[in-house]
Amino acid sequence: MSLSPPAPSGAPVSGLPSPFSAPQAHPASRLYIPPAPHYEYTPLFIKFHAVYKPETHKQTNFNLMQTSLGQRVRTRFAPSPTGYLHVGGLRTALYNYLYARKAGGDFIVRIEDTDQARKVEGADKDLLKTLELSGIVPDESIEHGGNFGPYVQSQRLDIYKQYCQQLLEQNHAYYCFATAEELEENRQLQQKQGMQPKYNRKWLPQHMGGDMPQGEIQKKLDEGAPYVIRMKVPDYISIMFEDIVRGPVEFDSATVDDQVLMKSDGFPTYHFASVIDDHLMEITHIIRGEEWLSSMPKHLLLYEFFGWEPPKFAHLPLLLNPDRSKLSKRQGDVAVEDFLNKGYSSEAILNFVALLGWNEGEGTEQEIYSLDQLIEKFSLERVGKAGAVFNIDKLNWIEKQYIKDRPTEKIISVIKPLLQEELGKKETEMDTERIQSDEYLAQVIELMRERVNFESEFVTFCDYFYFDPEEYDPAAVKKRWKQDTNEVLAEFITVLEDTDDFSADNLEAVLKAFVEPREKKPAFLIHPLRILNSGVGFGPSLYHMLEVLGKQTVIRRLKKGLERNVSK
RNA sequence: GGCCCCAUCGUCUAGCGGUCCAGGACAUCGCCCUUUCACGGCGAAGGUCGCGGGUUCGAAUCCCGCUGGGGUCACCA
Repeated sequence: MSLSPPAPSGAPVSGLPSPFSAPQAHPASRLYIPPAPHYEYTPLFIKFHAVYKPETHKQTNFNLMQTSLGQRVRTRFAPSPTGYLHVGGLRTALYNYLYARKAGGDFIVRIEDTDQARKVEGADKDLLKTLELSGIVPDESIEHGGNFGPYVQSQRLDIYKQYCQQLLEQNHAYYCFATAEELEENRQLQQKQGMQPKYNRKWLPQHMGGDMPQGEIQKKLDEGAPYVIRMKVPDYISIMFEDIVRGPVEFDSATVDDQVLMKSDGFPTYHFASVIDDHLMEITHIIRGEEWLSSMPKHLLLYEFFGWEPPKFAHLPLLLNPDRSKLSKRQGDVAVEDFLNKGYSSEAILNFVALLGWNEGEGTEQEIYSLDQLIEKFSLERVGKAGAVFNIDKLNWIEKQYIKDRPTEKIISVIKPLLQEELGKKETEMDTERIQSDEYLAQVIELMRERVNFESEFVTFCDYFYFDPEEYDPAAVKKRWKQDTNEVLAEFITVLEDTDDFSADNLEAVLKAFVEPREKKPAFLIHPLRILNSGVGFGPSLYHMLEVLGKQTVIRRLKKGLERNVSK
């Protein structure tokens, strides 16, 4: 199988030193021949713009937030409707949102549905819904309207066609009739040779420096053969730009493939559509994941072709799995919906995700931020460069912090429906009206606030406030039951029956007064009382728990427990 | 493999040439509070600042190289 090395290249066909037009040594395929060592390298050909100079970097945010035209700041989140909202996507959306809000600008959500095959019906609306549930509300979107619509790319096809035509006319783009098989074959051949897979420019027309005669192209066009349109990436120029989080980044155009702009189904590719839309929608700052960094040269080139001023770019570090690979579904939940369904609150999720890659810096010890505080304090210069592992423990802790401070009424409104659902599942011997009252729930909440991980646990984890226990934790029973426990307990029940004041203070006094002459410690009764009333060996202050449950319930549960003879 | 990005306790991070033999948070462990659990308080353990060279009177901080990790190389986004 050997492919001869490239023949010593003769003089360039045209004035352009294009290696692509070098004579081919082997007929098997028209491979991309690596450039001769003496190619002409033109650094800084593209005049891209330094957004800020190192000196101004340290200055106020305000400078950074001004675009060079002093326009209104507009950011965008551009998901493709292929499924759920990813936590990484949520963070990207959040940073865009925070940045726009802080600058008093607009935050736009645009649906990038140029891949008809991967499109999932309804995913666009779901994405938006989850975003809003998380607390991020766009100013413009398919649902919110705006003056820059439509906000779905599939409804902007005419626009892309028009701009593509322009590129064709300006010789920045060309038709390509290569088949998928052909491309694949070429790719594999190149890979086998250890080369970067790249389109071989077979269909690059002669007048653009290639060697396909215009007649051939016209013939195919007349036949109605399927085609794509590719951009012609200039040879050997240096493309550089200043990334807000990463600083200067430079690419050599020789490593950039002739990107497909329009697919054979008439849809644009992401690269083409997003550049046009970002420009038309007057997006001033593109804040997106680092996975887009390597397509910067393509995008920048397009701005250059059109003569548009590019927006500022900020490429965010990736969110990582515990093994430090890009956060993926395989290693746990990644859908925002899943977290919401598990009971995490939107505030906690947002708070957590905001801190993954951003911090206020310099001596701050704050970990809990409201959305408003984030808006006030956020800045892109304080976004880190390194990827961050998604650490669920920290999220759990943040969630708890929020539960501690959440107003009782707010919690009640959430748990009431949950409670009703539980009550529908099984019978309770308690007064259903009472246990559903706000007053009762408020008491439960105060007792359990610091012991619960999620709001939903005010019902599930605290079920003994609504149902008599059916089982008693054997380990707890074993630990707390002594020889004469049942006996003493039986006696104490009769005391309780004569007690009308079931306030925590009084119960404590009663129990102490009962226990003292019998030469027992309070704990002798406290633990069994807890177990018979809750089924478990842990929980809130016993006296307060009994107070909330009420005399009737407590006595019923104690008698039941004695009958069941739990220690046996 | 080519190109690009990144690199401070297990994890998230502070640190932008001296005040750092590196500070905080989560997780872990211990003590205190306490009838239990949780909360809270106090404390411990945990980093040769990936490695090697420079620059400098002085480097986690600047430069170069290496190593490691990640991303990307589609008519997917």
